[in-house]
Amino acid sequence: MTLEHNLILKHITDLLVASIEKSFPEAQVSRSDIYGGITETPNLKMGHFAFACFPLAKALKQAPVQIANALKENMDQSEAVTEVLLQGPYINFKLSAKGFGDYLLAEVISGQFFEKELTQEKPRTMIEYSQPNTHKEMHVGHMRNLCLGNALVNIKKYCKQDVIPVTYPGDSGTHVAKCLWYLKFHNKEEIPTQGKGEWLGRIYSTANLKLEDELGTDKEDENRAQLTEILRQLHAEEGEFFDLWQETRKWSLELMEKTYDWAGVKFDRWFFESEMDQPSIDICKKYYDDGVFVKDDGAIGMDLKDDKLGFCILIKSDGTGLYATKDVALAIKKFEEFGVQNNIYIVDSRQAFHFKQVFKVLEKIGFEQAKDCYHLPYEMVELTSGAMSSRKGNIVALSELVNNMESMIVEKYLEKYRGDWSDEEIQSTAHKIANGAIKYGMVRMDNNRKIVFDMNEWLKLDGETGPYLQYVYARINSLLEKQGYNDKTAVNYSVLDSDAELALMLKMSFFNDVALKAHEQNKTNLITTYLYELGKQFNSFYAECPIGKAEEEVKAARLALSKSCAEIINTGLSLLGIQAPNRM
RNA sequence: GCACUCGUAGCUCAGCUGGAUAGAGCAUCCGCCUUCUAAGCGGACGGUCUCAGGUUCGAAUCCUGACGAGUGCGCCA
Repeated sequence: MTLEHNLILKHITDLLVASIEKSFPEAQVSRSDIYGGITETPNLKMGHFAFACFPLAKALKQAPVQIANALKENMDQSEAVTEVLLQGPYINFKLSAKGFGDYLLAEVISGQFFEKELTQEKPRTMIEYSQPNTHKEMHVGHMRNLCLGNALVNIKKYCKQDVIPVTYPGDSGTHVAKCLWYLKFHNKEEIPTQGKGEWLGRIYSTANLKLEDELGTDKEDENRAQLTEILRQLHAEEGEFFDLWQETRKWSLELMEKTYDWAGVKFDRWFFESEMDQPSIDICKKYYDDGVFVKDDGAIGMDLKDDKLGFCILIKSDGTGLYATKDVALAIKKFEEFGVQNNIYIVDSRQAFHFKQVFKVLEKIGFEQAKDCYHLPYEMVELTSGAMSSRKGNIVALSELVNNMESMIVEKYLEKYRGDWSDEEIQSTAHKIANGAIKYGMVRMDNNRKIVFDMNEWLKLDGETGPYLQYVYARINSLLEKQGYNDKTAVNYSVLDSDAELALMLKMSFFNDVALKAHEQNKTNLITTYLYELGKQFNSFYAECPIGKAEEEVKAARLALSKSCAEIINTGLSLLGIQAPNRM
């Protein structure tokens, strides 16, 4: 059942329902349809909130326009509603400033607005995101996954969902072997004391290029033999390469920790590919012995051709497992270890087929929760020159983007505060702004739209960006301070009745509805679009409505309105994992 | 070949569980700092929503087909 958390919509629903009961006593109309049917009008001149009568036409057996007329006719008076306007089949409500004040601003100021129960459903949900490989360098492509996952976790938690964020680093496999191979047999560089993870990532790239270069030469056989031996040792968990793996793996994990720190991301559990290797093979062997899996062309797997998913190989001819093998085992482990009811994977859209296979295999082996596994796909980040590949080395490292952006921000915007602000504040502010620009940029687009990364474009910080919103927040802070905002001052909200003020409150009133929708649809861009519109609305208000010069009563109300707006922007940005600096 | 995704203004994108005149940003042009941060505000310019059918009182939105772009389809992860 829909929870009527929005007091304004609830009030309008009350009015509509009462009128329906009066106008059509015999009608059966569900209250939640009314509540859910109230929207923003396309244009302020038409009113603030709109209710379209089309859906009622069938139940009431009348034309929408007639229904609208009848409902308006029998509508009760309300202090919160100044006007009920008819526009054909639409009933539009104009809210009074007092209505907005009582039903919205009071709650925002008290903080209650952000503590609401938005939905009844609260399944324990595991969200797996960020599956970086060790021994490779993280690049801007990984940031989309990280920002998207983090934002969705925050949004769901805001909606009071029981979320368990987990990461699944790839710390085993051939890419590791290649890296160790180069390190042992060909590396001439000294291992740095700082930035070992980054350095290792570059070694991996070099290794790959060398191996590819030597394909078809007399070195090929020797290389392959060496790689096989490395993989054997890693599998057997013994020998010098196993030791080298343990040491180098740490370097990469330290880098990951650093990256997650930078992003402000925390995971409740780190699942490692290496911990799934052997158990996953054991599980699959058991299903083979039981006759559930079959052997085909030397490999063991499951025939999914009836489901148009081909044949899913789970144990290779050489007895080792694959990506799918580990994912089958990991899915079971997730439900067992955490008792989750939902299992979401945030992985790029190229893996869609893989997950269809894995979920189908789980279903066919009788794992009931297979139906609760869900792959959330997103499109890749590419460079203007094409797809990024750490294998080929054509990447934009995260550190490169961050450094460029932070120094640009200091140079262009913050240098003027040097001396006035501490160096630490300048640095931390630059960090927050760069962080905000990157995160906002990564989550503002629809998940299945490709992002083409262009450094110059990302360094422009105007228009619809994170910093635009951070700026709004900083400006409000400065305003509140200079004009002496005090949350204990009694406020008469009814003076906030100019178009700019009403429009701003109207926009603000939808925050929780947008957050809930973003959670239900897993769409972070609903939040960015909303916040940007809110920010613009505030800037219009800021330009049109003077505060310092206004008379006391108006000033107090406008300050309260500004404060409320800042709270919503700050909370909204926090859902995206973005911190708003107090000044900038 | 089959499957999935995308195709909206010069460029980058919202809008897509059908509904009120298709919205932003960037770029271009014109205004606004002796008044609360100009990373800002206001305005102008700019669109046969790829095309063709269909469903409907009503389609950018749903269905079918075509065209164009991307991705994936048994021993990589």
